[in-house]
Amino acid sequence: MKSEQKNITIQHVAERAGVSKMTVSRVLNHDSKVSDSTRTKVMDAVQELNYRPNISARQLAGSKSYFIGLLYDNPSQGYVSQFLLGALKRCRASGYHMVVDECQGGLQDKVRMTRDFVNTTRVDGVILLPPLCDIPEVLDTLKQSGTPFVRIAPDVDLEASPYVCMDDYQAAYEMTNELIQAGHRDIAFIIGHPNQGASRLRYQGFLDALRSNRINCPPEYIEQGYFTYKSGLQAATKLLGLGNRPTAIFASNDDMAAAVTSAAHIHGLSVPEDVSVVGFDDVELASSLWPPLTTIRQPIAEMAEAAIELIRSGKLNNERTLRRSDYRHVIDFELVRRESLRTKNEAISQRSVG
Amino acid sequence: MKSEQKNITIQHVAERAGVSKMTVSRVLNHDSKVSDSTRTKVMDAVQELNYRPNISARQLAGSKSYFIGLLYDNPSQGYVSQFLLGALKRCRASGYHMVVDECQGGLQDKVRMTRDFVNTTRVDGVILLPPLCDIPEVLDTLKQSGTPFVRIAPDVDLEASPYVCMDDYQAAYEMTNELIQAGHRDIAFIIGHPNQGASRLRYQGFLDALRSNRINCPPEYIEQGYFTYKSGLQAATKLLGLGNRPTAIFASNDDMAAAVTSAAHIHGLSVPEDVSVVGFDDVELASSLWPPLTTIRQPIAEMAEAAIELIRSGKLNNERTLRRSDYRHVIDFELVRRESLRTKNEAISQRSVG
DNA sequence: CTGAAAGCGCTTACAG
DNA sequence: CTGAAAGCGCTTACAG
Repeated sequence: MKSEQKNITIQHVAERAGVSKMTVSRVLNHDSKVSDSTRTKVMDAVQELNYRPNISARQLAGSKSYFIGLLYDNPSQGYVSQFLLGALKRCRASGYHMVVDECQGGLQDKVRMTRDFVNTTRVDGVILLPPLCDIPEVLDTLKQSGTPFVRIAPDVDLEASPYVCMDDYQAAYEMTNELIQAGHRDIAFIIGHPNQGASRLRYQGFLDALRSNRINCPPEYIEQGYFTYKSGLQAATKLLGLGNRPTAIFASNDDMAAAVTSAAHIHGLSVPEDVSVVGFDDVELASSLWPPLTTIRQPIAEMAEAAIELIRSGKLNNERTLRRSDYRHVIDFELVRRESLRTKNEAISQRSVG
Repeated sequence: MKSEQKNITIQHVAERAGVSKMTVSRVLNHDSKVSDSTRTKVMDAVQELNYRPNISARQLAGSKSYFIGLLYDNPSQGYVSQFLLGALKRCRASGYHMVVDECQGGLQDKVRMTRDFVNTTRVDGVILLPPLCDIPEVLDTLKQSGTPFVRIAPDVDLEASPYVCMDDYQAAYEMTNELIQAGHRDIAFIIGHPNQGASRLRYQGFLDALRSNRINCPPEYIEQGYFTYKSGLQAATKLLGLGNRPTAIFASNDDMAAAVTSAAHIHGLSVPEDVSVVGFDDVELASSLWPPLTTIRQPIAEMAEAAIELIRSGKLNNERTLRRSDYRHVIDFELVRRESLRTKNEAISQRSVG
């Protein structure tokens, strides 16, 4: 149907370069040993003809599809697009393309969609975003199909597949230290959604940093949130209404931190003059708010790049060649310093223990 | 390489059903006339074998790739993922898959990436998101390649291709009427980014609604914004500091409306008691803020579905069969009523003219 | 309404 | 280091 200009095939390139199709194929796949002179001839022909290999033919004939699948479930707003950014960057560099799909419905639907997805697209590998990556039945389906897969920030069953993550614990630990370095002793914390492992790790990092600095944290300084703006608003309202109001509030994500900022305004308090606020994630909101949030930049794009690289390298295709270091990729985070955190000079904290 | 279970091919299905491969192919493509009895036999065999056609083979042999491309440039946070949601839904229903890519860099890079994308993926059609869809050179490249494409909310050169959009003008008109119905006469407006057509249309809708209600709008009630939270904050600060403070503020998008809410708090004003605030888009933020925003729900997912349907239908492949009604698809918006807008009973407006 | 043949554009063995 | 042959799993004409 499609009115297309005459397709340039490997045959045309071969003729132009005066070699066989086979040789062209070898050059294109950075394969085997080809003499430099023929390699040059072939590459020139490719250039002149502006030749692009037909991906379908490659898929059908070979073992690789040059497609990588991205499957997700219900991630927070903007997470997918930020992830895609990094994934596409790496794909571009290596001739791959991303096929994206969302798994919806109940457990059975998700399993069926996963199976159909790998069967029809024949992707070389699949990347699973949280929380989909924590559904054992989905992982089993993928294993049965023989399709390699990488998980992003998984929470359970870490032995099930290679994965890429960041160190939530360490990040929260360092952020808490940052607050302490700035002179804060009365630091409140808003916990993330209880069904996510990251919430637990961030909370633990906070607690341990306080402990190693011998700072006490009264129970009323800990509030349970759910990663939503609304839950942050409720938590902040309680915290800011306390008689022993904290001088700093550490929210487990930026949405909640943004809510803390709003709540402070409602209470007639200035950020960071009256209360410092820090978040986690470095989403777009964090830097568009006023004051912009000191936060932890979650390296979503870098995690995507690492995942693509794992699949592309082919390491996942053979259990035996898969080394320990390929199994767990921890990507560095970054503590981003902005105006929402201010050094507290007067140590008027009522309960400073250290 | 990939350790896969023995692939079930069309041949297996044909044998099981006791027919030729050709007949199986016909059934699968809802093609031609096949007798009901053979159709049933084939479908049963497909079921029993859990057969999925190999998409690569289909692509190579046939004219369709069963892939649809999504190309974008630099859309606002969450726009892509929201668009994908709708697109994937429709794809699932018809055996298609989405191949996503981002065009980066300068004009030449974008053109080259567009060309390479269609050449290597052989997608059946491309969907272009704004603002990429307004680059003439990209459109030309696509035309030359013979790949059909649909644009989403284009701003220029509307004759260049079929497109899907919503009526920004009408939406702003209706929202303004909503404010007027609620008794507001002193209504301020924050304009969107000047480089986007939607900004112009929304502003015009606002002005015309006021005019047709014979309501005057002093120049100090109009502020230029840039669709960012920060620009909204600056605009709101000016508006709320006016001697003749408006009783309602209409921001051209939700991010700016959210900023207006924050600014109100900073000024010690309550929303909606002291000032009503309305936005545009209905992004996630709009309903997670407190108070949640009255806004216009932009039907991004529905626009995506319509675009997929256009490509899938094959209507775009033939200029002559393309009817006027296929060219411009306007999707309905929805005015979402929430707590940020309150009826103003006391008509204390100083300059009400009507 | 159904089928036998050819071919889509590559890559995988197998030779040399 | 290079090539001739076969085949990947489908669909497109062409017959009947």
